[in-house]
Amino acid sequence: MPELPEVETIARELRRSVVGAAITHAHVHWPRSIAAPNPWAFARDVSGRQITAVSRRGKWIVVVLDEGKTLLVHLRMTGRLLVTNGACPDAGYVRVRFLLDDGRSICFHDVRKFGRLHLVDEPEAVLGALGPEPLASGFTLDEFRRLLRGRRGRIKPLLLNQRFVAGLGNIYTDEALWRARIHPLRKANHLSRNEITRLWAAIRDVLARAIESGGTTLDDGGFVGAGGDPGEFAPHLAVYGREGDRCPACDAEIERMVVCQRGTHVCPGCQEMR
DNA sequence: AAAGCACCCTGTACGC
DNA sequence: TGCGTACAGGGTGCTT
Repeated sequence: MPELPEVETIARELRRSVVGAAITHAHVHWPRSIAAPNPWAFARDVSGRQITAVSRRGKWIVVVLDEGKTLLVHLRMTGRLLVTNGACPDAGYVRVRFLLDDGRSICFHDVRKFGRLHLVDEPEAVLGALGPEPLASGFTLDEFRRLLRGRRGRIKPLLLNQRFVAGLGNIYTDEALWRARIHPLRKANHLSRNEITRLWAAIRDVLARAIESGGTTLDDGGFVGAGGDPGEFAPHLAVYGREGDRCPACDAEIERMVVCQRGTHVCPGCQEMR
């Protein structure tokens, strides 16, 4: 489940290792992984393009190519982008493979086939609907307060909404709410000024620290970076996947509930519903 | 505006 | 051992 920190980790690794290389060929092994244009045109149009930059927007990896083309990759649940020299590991799960002019490959590896690749001229057509980047300097406390105003829904689904804020997924939403001591079912517009301040700081802090740790790799081994290495943030998770464990802050037993069809982890001691 | 659900997928965990 | 079933989850699209 790559979220903002995992996608950022991959983008940084790609930036360091493949900017300047050219894509000589693309093999599409699972056509439905290609969202646009059609798989045949995708393979044709991406071939011969040089990689000029790699960045991230929300959970999207943005690969800027020459001649005005941009490759957008969303990893969804199980997607990986692996830079390899020679054969791709677990080749049976490689849905798209890009051959580079230096002999290496970028393998799009995706067990559950939910990930999608777009080759576009106008990335904003895809990325434009995303909410603000939570780590950008423009995402101030005032801005967060303004965004919450008038939102009458519950806070967890709102944080998961990519149009509200870009990049939060199930793991970091649960962690941020725990750090801010806010129950996931609280109404967004009923949060106090102090709670909003805590939540804003918690979101930015947990994301920044997870990036420093190279992301979260759970016991299932889902996430790995472009070099195949797992992230180191899992030991720092306080509630996510820790049902039955003790809260690091108050020693209460972590509970699991379901909110908007998502497994949700809360400390009953720290996160009261009120 | 918000909430609920089906869908897309497959590995894993479970009950029998 | 082996089968069937439930479950996990990000995002989209539809309905209520």
